[in-house]
Amino acid sequence: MKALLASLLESSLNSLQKLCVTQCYAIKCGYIADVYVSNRILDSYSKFGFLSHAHKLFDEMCQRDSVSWNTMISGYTSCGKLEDAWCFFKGMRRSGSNVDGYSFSRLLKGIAFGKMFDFGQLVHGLVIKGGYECNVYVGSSLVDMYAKCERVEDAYEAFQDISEPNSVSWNALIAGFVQVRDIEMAFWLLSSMEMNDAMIMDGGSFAPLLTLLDDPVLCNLTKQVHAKVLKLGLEDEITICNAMINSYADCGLVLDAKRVFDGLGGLKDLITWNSMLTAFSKHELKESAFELFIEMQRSWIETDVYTYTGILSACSGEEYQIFGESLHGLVIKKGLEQVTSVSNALVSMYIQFPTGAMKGPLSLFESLKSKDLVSWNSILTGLSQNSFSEDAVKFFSYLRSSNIEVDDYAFSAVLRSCSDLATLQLGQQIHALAIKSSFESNEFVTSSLILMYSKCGVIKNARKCFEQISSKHSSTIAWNTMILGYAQHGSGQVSLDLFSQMCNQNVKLDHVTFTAILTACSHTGLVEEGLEFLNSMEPVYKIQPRMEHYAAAVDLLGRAGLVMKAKELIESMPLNPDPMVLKTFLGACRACGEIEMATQVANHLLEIEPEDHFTYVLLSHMYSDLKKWEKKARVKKMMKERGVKKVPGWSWIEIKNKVYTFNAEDRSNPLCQEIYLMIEDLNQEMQWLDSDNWFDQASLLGLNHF
DNA sequence: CTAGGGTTAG
Repeated sequence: MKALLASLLESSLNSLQKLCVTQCYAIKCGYIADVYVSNRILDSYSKFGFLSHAHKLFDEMCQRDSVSWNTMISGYTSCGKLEDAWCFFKGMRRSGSNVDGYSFSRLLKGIAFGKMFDFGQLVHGLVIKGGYECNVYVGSSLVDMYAKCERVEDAYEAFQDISEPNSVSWNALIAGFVQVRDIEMAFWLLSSMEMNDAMIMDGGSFAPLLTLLDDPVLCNLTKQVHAKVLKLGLEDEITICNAMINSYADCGLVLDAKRVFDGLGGLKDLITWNSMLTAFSKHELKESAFELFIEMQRSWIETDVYTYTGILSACSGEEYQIFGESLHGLVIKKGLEQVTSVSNALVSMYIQFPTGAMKGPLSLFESLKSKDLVSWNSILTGLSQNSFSEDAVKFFSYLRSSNIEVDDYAFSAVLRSCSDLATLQLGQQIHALAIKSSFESNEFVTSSLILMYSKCGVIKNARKCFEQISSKHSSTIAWNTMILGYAQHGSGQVSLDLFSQMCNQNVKLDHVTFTAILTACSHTGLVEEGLEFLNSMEPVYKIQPRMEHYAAAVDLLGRAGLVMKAKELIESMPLNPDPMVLKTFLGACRACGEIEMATQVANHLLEIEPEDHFTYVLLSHMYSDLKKWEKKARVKKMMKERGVKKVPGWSWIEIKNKVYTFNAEDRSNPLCQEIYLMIEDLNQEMQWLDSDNWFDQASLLGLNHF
């Protein structure tokens, strides 16, 4: 009989047909009355998710034992239908079949998956009533359930109730503390487990723990765990290796990640490949990511949604646009375009291409049937990043009016648009909303708030937001934004003070910190200090200077009139100066009246960036200053021939919910006479200030640090 | 027929 069933189950028919045939055969031969036979068919139905068939068979069975009931409970919990599972659980008790350890562990697994803490407590009560709390299977399920609900104390109590906990119980408990990011407790449990000779440690003990080691400051810990893993001979445990690849990558040690990857040889599974792929993508090692992706194709490694989200996130920047588009084709071919995560990855890829229009991303987004929070936020971020600021604000209010969840990402993005719009009232309204939704202390939201208030000229409020951050030692971006805010307000000394506080409090510095601090020096004329910062970046702070740092330093020297020093700096740069550096230098040449050098640099710039209006406009102004009208006319003509247009600068001010825009010499406003009179008054006042010495100026402006 | 563990997009 067993042989018959086995051969039927192995037939070449697809599984549902196979099971139906098996069932018919069993009925025909009268085997169906055998509980063992029925249970086996029942189990197959529920394993493949054919629950209506299972249910029907269950109803038709003339005899049911606890295995039959438990099978039904498993079937329903494993597809998330907890209510149905619960009905069977209750039915089981009513029918006189005793619920047992199997029933509880299955039910609890479903509860853990759904993180239904209250339900879990109720079942825990029943477990105690039935006397199962010391059963290692039930107990471990309880630990897991509380762990998944992030109730680690309850998990710990449940763990202590188990009479003889095994490694699964330990692992479930460790995973619980990992889930709430309690590194210390997780490590303490791991070492307690290690001291317990009866416990065999495996992937389940180490892999979850490694997911916590995701920051460069923890890289030594990662290495130590790696050493321990080798010592225990667990280097072939695939889950550990996969987690290790991710840890090393998140700690910034991609090469170590690659070493683990290579060390696996033929033991690699799909998660291994995906993890390595994502590691390369995260570190902008696009070529390596593509090589790996192609190797996967060549070696006939199956690909899945993770593979595509991984490789799609490697496609940033102009030169990868063509690859990104090809991958989009592949995604369509594989039928993955409607998978939310893949579509989200496509959207975020498209929004950062230099041709950054929102048309493509928006149509992708609109055709996506199941949108999640990331989908909405990606579009919002896209609008914000591509300077569609008004649309970003509109989109944000649409989200709110449609009752779509608005989270910290959304707040951060829309506040950035408020900064770009420099509309204080709107920014304040959104600030109020952020407070109401308790996102105001989030690092990213706070930074956007600081930026918004700085841009709107209310540096005091920016400072207030900054002061309210709970864990200042870990929020580099908030410090950077605050330093930059003061720098742009001309309070360079405050920026420098913040910088030393940052160092004293061991806040992590990054390349943006130095851009901010160099800007501060340049806006305050602190030449020596600025150069000192630039020169110490690499040797002292271990941060490689980037193009923007050199640009800032050139600006610093240019503003101080040290154009030759700026030239020397550019010549000594280890990188080839990019257009930004050259444009800054050009500005410095003009300001210092270095016509020859300006002309040279300008000619070079006109060659490499003929479409940018900056160089033409600057040359034109310079020739005006020098009254060289012919040369000015030549520049204007060149612009016209090449179709380059000057982008006029606009200013705007928000008064009582209305935004007034104007540009230079604008007389279109009906109140323009009054406005110009006021400007004259202000000018006079400024001249009066100018006649005093600068100490008095500083004190009038409230800059007491001078 | 029971329990734990590794990869994704903003």
